Amino acid sequence: MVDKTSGVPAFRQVAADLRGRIEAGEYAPGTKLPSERELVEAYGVSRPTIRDAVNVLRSEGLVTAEHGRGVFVRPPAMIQRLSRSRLSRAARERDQGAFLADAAAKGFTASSSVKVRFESADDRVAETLAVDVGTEVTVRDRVMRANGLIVQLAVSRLRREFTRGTAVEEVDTGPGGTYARLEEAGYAIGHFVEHVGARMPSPEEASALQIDQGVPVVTVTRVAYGEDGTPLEMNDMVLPADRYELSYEWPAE
Amino acid sequence: MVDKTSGVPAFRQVAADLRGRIEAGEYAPGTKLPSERELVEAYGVSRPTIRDAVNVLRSEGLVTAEHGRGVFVRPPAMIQRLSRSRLSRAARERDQGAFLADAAAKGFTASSSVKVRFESADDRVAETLAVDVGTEVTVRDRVMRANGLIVQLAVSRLRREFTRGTAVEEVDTGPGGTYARLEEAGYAIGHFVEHVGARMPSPEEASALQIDQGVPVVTVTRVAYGEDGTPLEMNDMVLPADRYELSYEWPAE
DNA sequence: CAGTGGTCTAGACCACGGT
DNA sequence: CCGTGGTCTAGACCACTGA
Repeated sequence: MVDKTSGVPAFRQVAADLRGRIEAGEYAPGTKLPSERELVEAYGVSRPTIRDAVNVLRSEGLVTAEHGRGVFVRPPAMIQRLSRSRLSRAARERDQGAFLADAAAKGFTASSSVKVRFESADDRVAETLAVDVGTEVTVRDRVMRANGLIVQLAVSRLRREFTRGTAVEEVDTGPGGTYARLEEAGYAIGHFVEHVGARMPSPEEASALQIDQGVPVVTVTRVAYGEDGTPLEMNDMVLPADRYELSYEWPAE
Repeated sequence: MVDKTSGVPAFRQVAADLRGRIEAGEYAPGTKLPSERELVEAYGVSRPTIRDAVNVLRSEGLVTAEHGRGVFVRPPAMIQRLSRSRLSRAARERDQGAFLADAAAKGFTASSSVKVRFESADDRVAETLAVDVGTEVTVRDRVMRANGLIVQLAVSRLRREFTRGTAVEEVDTGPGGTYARLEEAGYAIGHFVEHVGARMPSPEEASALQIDQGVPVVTVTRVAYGEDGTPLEMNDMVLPADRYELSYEWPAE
């Protein structure tokens, strides 16, 4: 029952009470909450109010609603750990393997499909690749799947002049991938920089990645620089935040 | 006006239309959307339906509602770039300076307050610090402000046996901070690892960090290891995702 | 004070899932 | 088929903002 004299909105009181019961383990991960009509009885408020309360918990990522079934406490997702600062040449030999081999080891059927296109650099691309706006860039649009489920989106961009006549403009870049082809073309990688942020997904991303309400995406922009400091490639990645954790490591000195 | 025959829910049609106008620049960042009552007229649906539509945009982080004033297109926040892999001894001399000096350079009045307490390690802490569950740990709870606004929460934990009798157990750790005191006590830092993720804030975090609906938090757990690989300190940081970007850099080889 | 968003009700009908 | 969540209405009153 809610306290109408407290000044706290009814739907927040209900949300707080349910949240408390979830955190206390009364509703364990994976279990179903009482139906909305039952909650109407229990708390003595109308259904829209109950729905407001449940929506609070949904946007906090605590529960998910399944049409026709009920509202369930969201179990913690299987987290994929991505170790960075491991893109050494040796590791790169195994190529995209990072993703594919990793998944294979876990018994997943992983796949990845690529579309190649060309476009002209907008402000952001021009700035990161240190070119003029409008410069032609090669774009590799990549969708990664595990068990048929899309788990990661990646868009890689390079100045067209670095890729012309190489397999980087093909769907299959060959052994060693993009970085190996760049190196063959005389552009060896000097260092990497990754910019990491997070935000709520766009509707397109949410449906592509099958993200439900209350789960943000982690955005990673990796820039590969040549040995002379020229930016060679930028890679924009979008990951569902509930399925990934990124790890970075560096020496203290 | 909404199309009731399309099968797409009315509130989603309204949300999509408003989103399109925002992205097209018809409603520029910072400007006010038409009032809910005006939207009721414009789209020919009831107010709760309009509110559902606006709520979609709110949880996407596109707009913010201000009671008594209106709904506004959220302007991009001033982004603070945090460069990692820069915790070298030289840089550490400047101490917490990273945060304080940075803010000062931007004309902020920055401050940071610390509470010290002791607790026993739970599962997660025990695992990261490689100790038994229940081991006594020193906890430094830190709140960082810029212009009076809380911008970052950080909780640092160390095995009590490493800090006993040192200034690490004081509010003011002295010049060079925690790491300098650890080093004096014979525990030099060998390397750092950071684990980065994102999620929606808890209600407490949301109000402390003054985050509004639709903005996730970035979580960073930094672990400092000794030269022999012993974990010395773990630092859990929580940052509003719309105000921070993390950058990591490493050589290709 | 008028205009804004915030909360809430008491219904109604629809779409989906599982029996 | 029944129970579930999903959508929607037509109001009502409150709390906040700014002129």
